[in-house]
Order: sequence, then C-alpha cells, then structure tokens
Amino acid sequence: MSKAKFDTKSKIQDVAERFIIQGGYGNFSFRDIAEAVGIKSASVHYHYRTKGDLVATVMARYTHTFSLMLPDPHNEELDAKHLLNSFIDGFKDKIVTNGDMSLCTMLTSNKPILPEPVCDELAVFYKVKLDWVTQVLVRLEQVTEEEALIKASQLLACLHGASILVQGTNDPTFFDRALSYWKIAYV
Amino acid sequence: MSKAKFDTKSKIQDVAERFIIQGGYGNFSFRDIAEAVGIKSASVHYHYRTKGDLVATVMARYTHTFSLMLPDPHNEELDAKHLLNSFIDGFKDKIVTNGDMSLCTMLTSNKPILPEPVCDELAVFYKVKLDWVTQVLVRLEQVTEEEALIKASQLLACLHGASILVQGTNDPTFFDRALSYWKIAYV
DNA sequence: AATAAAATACCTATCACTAGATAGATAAAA
DNA sequence: TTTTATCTATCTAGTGATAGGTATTTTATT
Repeated sequence: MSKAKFDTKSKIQDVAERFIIQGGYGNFSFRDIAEAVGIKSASVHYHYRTKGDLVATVMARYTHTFSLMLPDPHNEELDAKHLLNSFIDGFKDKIVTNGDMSLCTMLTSNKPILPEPVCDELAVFYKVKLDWVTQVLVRLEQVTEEEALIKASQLLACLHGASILVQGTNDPTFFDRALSYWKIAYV
Repeated sequence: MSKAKFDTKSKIQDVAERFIIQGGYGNFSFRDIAEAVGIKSASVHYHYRTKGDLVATVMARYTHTFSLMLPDPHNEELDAKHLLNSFIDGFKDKIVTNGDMSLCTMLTSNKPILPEPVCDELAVFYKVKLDWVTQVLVRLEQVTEEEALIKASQLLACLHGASILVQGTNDPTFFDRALSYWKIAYV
C-alpha cells in the first residue's frame, strides 16, 4: 500500500468537506477539488466515480470520526453534566469560533438535490447524535428514554437553529443566548 | 398600468419563492422559472435583471407580507400566550404539514453564494422576527427586553433547528418534541 | 534475480449539457 | 411614436462525466 494513494484520497475528502461546509453540495465542482488538491478533475473521478459517491463517503467518514470522538455515555466514571457541556462547547467552537456551518446542517438544507446515498448517510449521522444525547440525558435527569428523547430533541434543535441564526443575523452572540437555558441548567 | 405586467412579475416571484424553498438559491435557473411561468428565460431577465435582484425582491416581499401578518405585539386586546402559540403553529404548518423549509432557512444556508442584497434582506427579516417575538415575551413573562431577547433567541433557534432536523431525520414528529417545552409553557 | 503482467494514479482531451446573461427583432398598447 | 412585454438566437463560462493514454509501482512467474 503506497502512502500516496491514501494521502490523495483523504486529501480529496478533506477538501470536499471544507467546500461543503462553506457552500453546500451544489457550490463546488470536481475542478475546484482538483485544483485545491493539486491534480486534475479526471483524477478526482478516478478516486470517486461520482459526486454523490464522494460526498456520501465524506459524510460517512464524518459520522465515523464523530462517533469515535463521543465518549461512552454509559461510562459511570464520566460526569454526565460534563459530557453534555463538552458536546455543546464542541458545537459552539465550530459555529462561533471558526464561523463555519456544520456539515450535516449544510447537507440537510441541500436535501432536494442530494443523491440518495448521501441522504442515507445523513440520517445515520443524526441517529448517532440523537441517541448519544438521549443516553446522556437519561443519566443526567434520571428519566425514561422517552422523556430523554424529548429533551435531546430540544437541545439538538437549539444547537442547529442557533447555527442558522448566527449566520443569518451575522451575530455570533446569538449562540450563547440561544443555548443559555442549557448552560444554566447544567453548569 | 396593465394587469399583465404585474401578473407576470408577481408570478415570477411566486415561482421563484417555491423553487428557493424547495432547493435553495443555487438549484433553480431562469429557464426553470420561465417554463413554470409560461414565458422564455430572456423575458424573466426583462423583469429582473439578475438572479440576485430577483431573489432579493422575493425576500423583501416575504418580509413585508410576514410583518403585515404579525399582529401588533403591544395590542393589549390580544392575548400574549395566544400570539406566541399562533406564531409557533404557523411555523409548524409550513414545516410539518406542507413539508417545506422556510425561505429564510434555505437562503441562510446558501449564504456563501448569495449576492449581498439578498443577505441584507435576510438580515432585515430576522430582525423583524426576533423583535416581534421579543416584544411578545416582554408582555408574557413580565421581564425586561434584555431577558425577553434571550428567550426569543431560544425559541427561534428551536423553531429553525426543528425544521432542519425534521428534514434531516425524515421524522415529522421531531417538531413537536423539539417544541414541547414552549407548548407546555404557554398552553 | 530477472522479467512479464497487472494494478495504480495520474494525465489530456472532449462530450453533452446547463448556467446567467445579452443583443436585437417584433407586436401590441399607451 | 415611444413604452412595454415578449420573443429568437446566441455568448461565455461553467458542470459532471468518460475515453483513452502514460508513467510508475506491485505482484506473479519463470
């Protein structure tokens, strides 16, 4: 296994991920990627046959990396409050500090033009995320999964909505206002 | 003033609005609009010189219509609880019943490719919306504008985030879960 | 170890198509 | 006779994708 192979393949994914975050599915081309990586567009097609393949792979990798980063919510050695706060802060970092949108928010807003494999990967991601937050809230609030699911839905909606509104209003302080309920409740 | 002129002009806006809601800024063309209206793409350019002009006009019209629909938040004859609930239900109707995204959410997610006039109209819309909810909450919770702004930010984030997550998870029930806090608090 | 075969990773060139936009003609209405 | 609203035709600049070629590296066979 040559090094070059994997370097290029993942470089393409890195670049594609950035482009998606910054402009969505429709706003970058194979030529854009090629230029950023330093190869020709035909070579990008060599690694990923279609745009759908590429983006589905990027989304799958994102989900994978994301789930590896999430601590086990059932690990009693970890404080549930701390787990949740780190989760919120991680999101805030992307949105406020880096001024980005989250990959999944961008792709979701492009859903009408997404190839099905991408939609499928997207759904997987949301499931992983919702499940994790739900499990943490079961511990934190000592409630049933059903009740925790409701709270988890509220938190995720707040987070994703905050990211939209920070962008739409050009006001980074929107994030903290939108999340203040959760930070007060758990800090 | 001929009737035809205004019919076509607003028909173009109607069609453009639908296209934006269904696919965002980048996923429709002057030809698509022309076909839907029943004219040629060059004729669309006659009414709106550029795509940016057209979409900025659509967004401005949306804000205008929206603000006309909003009852006066200071009108003491109107129940504040009812105002807020109607606001939430109106949003839910679009998202869950019609399965649409809101115009502003779509455009915000396309922000990196939006011409500046569109961004400006977008900011105006969010300001109108946030101000209105804030005023209603001042009455409802008997708090300062500052505190009401925080609550308003939370509610708007919840609403917009819920719309994203309903789409991303293919689960319309997400909306009610995400908004349950607000419905419980005020019904 | 030497050589043949195959896979890898790139290239050039091009296809069919769509985009936003413009020039200039035409017909009807003011 | 000018304005309005439409048309046809076309431009330039992109798009995703493919065909087919060329080195280089791996693997298999002698």
